[in-house]
Amino acid sequence: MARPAPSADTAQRILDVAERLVQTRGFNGFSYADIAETLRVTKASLHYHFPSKAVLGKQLIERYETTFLAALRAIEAGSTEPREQLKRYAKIYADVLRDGRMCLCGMLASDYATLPKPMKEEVKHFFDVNEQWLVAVLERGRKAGSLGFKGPALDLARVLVGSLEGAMMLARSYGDASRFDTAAERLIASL
Amino acid sequence: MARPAPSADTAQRILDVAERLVQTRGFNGFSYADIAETLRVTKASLHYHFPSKAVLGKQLIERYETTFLAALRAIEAGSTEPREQLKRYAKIYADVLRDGRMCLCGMLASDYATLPKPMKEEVKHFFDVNEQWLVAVLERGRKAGSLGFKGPALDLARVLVGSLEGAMMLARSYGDASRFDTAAERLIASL
DNA sequence: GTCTATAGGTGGATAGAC
DNA sequence: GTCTATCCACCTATAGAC
Repeated sequence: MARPAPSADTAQRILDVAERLVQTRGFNGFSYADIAETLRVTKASLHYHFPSKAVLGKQLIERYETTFLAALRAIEAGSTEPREQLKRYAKIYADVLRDGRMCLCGMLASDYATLPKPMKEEVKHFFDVNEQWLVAVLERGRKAGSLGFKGPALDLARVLVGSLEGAMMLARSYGDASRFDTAAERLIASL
Repeated sequence: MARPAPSADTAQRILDVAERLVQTRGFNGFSYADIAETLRVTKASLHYHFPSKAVLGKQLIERYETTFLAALRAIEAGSTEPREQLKRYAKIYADVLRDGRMCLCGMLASDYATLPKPMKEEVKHFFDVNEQWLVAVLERGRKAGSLGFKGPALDLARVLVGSLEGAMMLARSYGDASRFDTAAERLIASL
């Protein structure tokens, strides 16, 4: 007790570095050696904390989803207006992109065919949670009359998630984050 | 002349196999060994036709873009109605997805950070061409009054490309191509 | 144009000392 | 919990015979 704030524990720092690597290079585009070099430890040390890359990857998604859910709760706390909530949802993506990253699960969706099965399940769960959150926001907006759209909210939620992920991917290729903003604004303005 | 149809020449068959591998596993998710095994030749033989993976990758995109452009011309020949042309544009993606693949350049956009520079330029060019084609269709539809949208057609074209790519990515993760169809229909119906 | 053989490097992962 | 040392599989790529 009353100790100076401990530096983040090693496992967390490993996850931090691995997360950024997956978000920029994909799951097949980085190695334990990359993490080891950044943290200046040996590969063997990493295997102590995460016995296999599959385990590391799974924990990466679990932590990412937890953080993401916290951001969604923060949105709910910050505004109750559905359209504003959608804008803030899109801003999560925009902030990640401006930090030079892609959505972790967007990257993993691209790598999907090569992922260990446990990671596949976690990736889908992440998107399921996103869809569910968006459905709730969309339904509230429709009932309140502040959002206008036809058909199942779930279909629209899926369009939104896919469109934001895709817009992010293209914006990065062009090195132009404003491409994402323009796309996100259009998508939300159409509701 | 009058010979039996020759089997596709070796370079083309290599490109065929490599194309499918990139479309399913990504550029970092396959190796010369994978191609060699499928075609039952040696890796050394592949290097005779494509000295490096970077060269193979670049030619892959060039051929893909050529094929894609031919499909766009076929759309123009098949219908002059802008909304119908958009539906057929989306159907190109849907057909690729039902063949168990992703868009080649969608996959490469995910791998973007790890690509050799020549491949990066080709990927962007592919998307540029897609945007330009869509802009022309959208502008015609707007002038004819059959499509309704506000703002620059280029912005909308970019939304469409990104959204279709993203929808494709998610649909594959869930192993459900109909997710793509639903998204594409919504996107086009909103115009 | 395809082969065998191999170079030279990196991948994930483990054993065992400290 | 981190290290050294190592394993073995795989990677891209090349030399040179056929």
